[in-house]
Amino acid sequence: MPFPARSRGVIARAPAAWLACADLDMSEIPKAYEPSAVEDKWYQSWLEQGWFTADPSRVSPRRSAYSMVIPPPNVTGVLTMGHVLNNTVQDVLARKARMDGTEVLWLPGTDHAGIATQTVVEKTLRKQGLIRHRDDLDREKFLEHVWAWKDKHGGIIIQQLKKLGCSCDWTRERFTMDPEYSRCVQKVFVDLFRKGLIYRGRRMVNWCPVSRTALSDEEVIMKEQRGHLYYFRVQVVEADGSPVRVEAVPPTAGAPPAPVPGLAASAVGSGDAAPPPAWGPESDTEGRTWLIIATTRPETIPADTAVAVHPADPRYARFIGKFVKRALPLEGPALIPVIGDEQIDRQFGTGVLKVTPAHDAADYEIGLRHRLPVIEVLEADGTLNARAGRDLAGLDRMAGRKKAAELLEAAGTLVKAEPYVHNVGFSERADVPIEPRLSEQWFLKYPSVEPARVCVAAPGDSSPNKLRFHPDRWARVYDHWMANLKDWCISRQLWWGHRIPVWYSEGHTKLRRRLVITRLTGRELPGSNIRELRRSALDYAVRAGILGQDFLNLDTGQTIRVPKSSLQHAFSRFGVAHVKLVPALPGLLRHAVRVATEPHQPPSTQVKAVETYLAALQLGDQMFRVKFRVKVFPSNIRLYDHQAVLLWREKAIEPDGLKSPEVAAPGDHPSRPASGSGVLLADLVTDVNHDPAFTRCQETAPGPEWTQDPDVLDTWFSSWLWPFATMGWTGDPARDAANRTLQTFYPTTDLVTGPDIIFFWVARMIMAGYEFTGQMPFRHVYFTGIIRDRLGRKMSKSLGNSPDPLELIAQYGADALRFGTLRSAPLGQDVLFDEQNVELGRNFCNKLWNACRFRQLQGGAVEGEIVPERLTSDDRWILLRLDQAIREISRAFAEYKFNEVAATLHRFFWSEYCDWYLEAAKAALQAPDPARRTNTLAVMDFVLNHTLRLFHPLLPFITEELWHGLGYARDLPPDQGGRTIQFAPWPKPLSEEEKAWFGLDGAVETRAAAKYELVSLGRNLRTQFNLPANRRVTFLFRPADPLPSAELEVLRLLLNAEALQPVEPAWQPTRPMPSAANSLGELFLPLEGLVDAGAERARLNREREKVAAEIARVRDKLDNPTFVQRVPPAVLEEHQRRLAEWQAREAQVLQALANLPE
RNA sequence: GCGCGGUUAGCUCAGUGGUAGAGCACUUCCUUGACACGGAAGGGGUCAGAGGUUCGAGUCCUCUAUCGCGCACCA
Repeated sequence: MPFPARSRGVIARAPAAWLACADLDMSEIPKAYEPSAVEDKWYQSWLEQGWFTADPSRVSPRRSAYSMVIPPPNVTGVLTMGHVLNNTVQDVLARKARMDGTEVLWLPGTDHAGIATQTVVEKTLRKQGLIRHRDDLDREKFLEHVWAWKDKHGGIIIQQLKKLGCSCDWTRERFTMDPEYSRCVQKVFVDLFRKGLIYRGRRMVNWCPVSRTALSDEEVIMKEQRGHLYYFRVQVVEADGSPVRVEAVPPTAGAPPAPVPGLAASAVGSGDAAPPPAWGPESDTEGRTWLIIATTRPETIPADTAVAVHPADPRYARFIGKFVKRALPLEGPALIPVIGDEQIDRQFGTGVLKVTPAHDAADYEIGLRHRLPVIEVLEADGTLNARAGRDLAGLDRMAGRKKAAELLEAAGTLVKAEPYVHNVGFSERADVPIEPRLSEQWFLKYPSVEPARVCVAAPGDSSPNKLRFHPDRWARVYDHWMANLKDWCISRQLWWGHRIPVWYSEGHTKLRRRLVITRLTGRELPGSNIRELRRSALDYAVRAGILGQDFLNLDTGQTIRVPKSSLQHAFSRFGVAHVKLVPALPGLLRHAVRVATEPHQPPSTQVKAVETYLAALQLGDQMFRVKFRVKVFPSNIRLYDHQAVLLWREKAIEPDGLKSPEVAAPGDHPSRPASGSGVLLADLVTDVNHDPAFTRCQETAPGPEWTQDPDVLDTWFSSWLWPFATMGWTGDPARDAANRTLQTFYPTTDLVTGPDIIFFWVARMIMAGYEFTGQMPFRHVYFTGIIRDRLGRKMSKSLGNSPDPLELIAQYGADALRFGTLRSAPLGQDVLFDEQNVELGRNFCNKLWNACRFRQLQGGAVEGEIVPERLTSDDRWILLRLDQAIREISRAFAEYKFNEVAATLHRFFWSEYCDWYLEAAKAALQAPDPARRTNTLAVMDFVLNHTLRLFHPLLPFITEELWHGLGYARDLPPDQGGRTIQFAPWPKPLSEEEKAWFGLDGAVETRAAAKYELVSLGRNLRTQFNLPANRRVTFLFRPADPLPSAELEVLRLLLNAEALQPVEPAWQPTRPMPSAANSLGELFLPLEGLVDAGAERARLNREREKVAAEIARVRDKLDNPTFVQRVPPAVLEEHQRRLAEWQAREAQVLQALANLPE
């Protein structure tokens, strides 16, 4: 009967080539595995053979594609334990996929990491004394240094990944600043700009004073900081500066009597356990009134432009409309208003808030609501400027804070300073507090939000076509973030990165003058309907001297006339709301800057030229650029013409705080003819950033007179394209359709990354995937844990708690590091790294090495086929355990539970194969019968062959070495493991047919288990009676059923017994003799000399108690009628079986007790 | 404040309603022909607490305590 053919080249016989290997001099095989030479040798060989290189042409309906893109490490970074975990998982997936017979692309590369890299290079240059700040060099010079740095340090991490064994397709390695990649980034920017999703605006952003750049919200991490809460007082005054008298402050019900400042202790740092005072307005002996304000940032007092209280706060409401004397700067006391705002928390501090619109996001919004001026006292580098006053100017903000408190104390206005713990936003990279700062930045409204939001399977949702997170609970985090998206600040004030592909014409930079308009009131524009209002507006224009008047433009010295027809058009269709620009017109005409002079389109003899002007205009709370044109006639008369392009909807003009403007649809950009109908003056309000006459967003420079935006893009703005940009995506449908890599391997199968970049990277990649390729970029996202040290701290260079993975590899081997890391990294839990895990990995590799070495040492003439008739019970048992291990490991792989894979392999190989099978097999190997020996070696080869394959994804190096060393490669087809274990098919569980062929059934398992249990019991007897392990002993064995001699020999060997002497079933010990029994039979340990019968009785009684307790437990359940009725039959049977077993054991123990003499 | 995760052996952690597990550490014995990076035996548990569902709960539900993380934040 032939051995059933196993699909895909699983061998069941020892390779014929075995003999060739057996020629090896045994002494040459080292006792301990020495990884370093093995690892380098094989990695080099793998690279030379090109086995990591993906070939789209090998993909077919029968051979599917598997792909991953590496999370690109910082190009100048070095390998951390986080990388080790992350890339080991990916390599395991890639190698498993190769063994599964798929065409694998694992696409590697590096990230330019804007801020991180630039900071490092700056620091280095400073250390070398070449610069003090990057501005000491010009952009090009600085970038030369960065590229030099990149060439020197870039790629180190790639070499390190190779050390780890990563099977990336290095022929496809990418860098985010590669020319092709940069083109993708530019193209995407231009595309989003044209879609109206990218805009520029002056907003409150997170500013890093060290890196001197804006950051996105995601790059700010809140940290608890110990600081002080400073209480200081300000005097309440009328608008003319006269004090608000004490009489104006009646005692408030419920409030304690206001402390008199002269008596109040001014105690800096007094944070004792005194109960918090109930705060309220104070009055002093001279009848003046004071408010007390609590702040953590006294250095920003000079930037305060109001003091705010809750309008319904009985303590303070009466002061709304009054003023206070700002405490700082000392030399320039100013009056700032007391305002009422519902957002004030009456409970917090004193209930009085200082409002600093320039340096606090919340205050900025209050400032918008109350139209407060903005005073900036902090510079980009975090130092205080002249507006902070002479005492603070030039100080760093932290020093300024201390100084400001001292100034207040010296002035007698500091009430107290108490220790205070609060959350402060820190720059992730520079690890310094960020500064909220108003600045002009580029923002992106996220694209394809909806498809990206719904494509991710919610926890528990198993719909087949969705993108799945592992573990799925991260979907909730993702969903929450996606539902609360805020526009992404994508510009960085750096040099290292993708420069923003926007160019400005000269006019853009010329624009400096600012106009402030006043609004017309109903008195000036009376009217009860549009028609009346329009007439009033025209009348107003006449009265105000706008119509028909000449205005001198200060920029050109030319006069510009406003013809009546122009304004008539303006008022022809629209309501009064738009007339508000009318009074600004004279100013516009005077202060506008001419930015272009062009011929009239279409060419006209009547118009010599058309001049384009720009002016800055503050309207309400926002700054706009106003563009208008002036026609120059042959007579050199210049006539105002109000043609403009409408870009923003009306509501965009409303001060909307930090919300991004609604962008007009393309259809709303009418190219209206000059002097055409339907143009209104408000249309003139435009943003030059979106006017193609002055701003061009395109991939290449429009011309020499254009200057490019100096900023670069956030690094993540390139990373979010990684899955397809690395595959050569161009955005050109025809070219992309011809791109075989892209068509074959995109979307990718798995993404492996840490949950800490779920917002930075994963979410954005999903949106970019949908926006630019129309599909999700990956099917599965596996989130690793975060590696922490033994104390649970995140690993970091500054803490010095991050071991160097390369040192670990040198010391223990790459396989050991991989195994140890995986074994301690359960799905979705953080990993507390402990070097002992790596040691465990090394020990394990050594065990594997030696188990194979043992097989090698047996050598000799080996006949390949397993003969089922000759299989021992141990052989059958280990085949069943192997089958079980294959099932468990395959399932764990499918569930991304790599720690279970490692644990199962560990258990199977160490506890089952080595501890039991291998020891038992020694009996057969020492047997005189060569056929028995041969068959056992065939089983060992079968199991080892499968085992090495199961281990390969985790331990690539040692398995390849052993695969060849044991000769398993020789007999196989080249692409099925013949040249490398990498392509050996992944083991399949045994089929029913195969199990029948080998004679494997449940009885085999229970019988073997009983045998090993009896051995344990026997060994236990040895120990109990203090027989040293090297003492040769003889056991007597009374089998329950007769055992073949081969089995007895196995038992003897496992018991480490000199002899195992069978006795008749009726035999009884004639003297006290320790014994142990189970279903297989009873072991007796005949000791020379007397055994203490009392001691043996005591031992047996302990055993009996234990057994009795077990019996009671099971019986309790079985005696419960509802249990018997309701429990599933299988469980009931299990309990009954268990009861029978324990009862049998009890009987044996009782018998043994009875055999003891009194 | 909201959300998520954790709490199981001395430590680090698995655990899928049905006999509480692993590695390390610990105790004792052993260098026996693969391995001392090893082998054998052993000790060690109120599964954070309370309540509930169930024949049965470490596992499911509710609450509490506690630790960690994320989001949002008050000056």
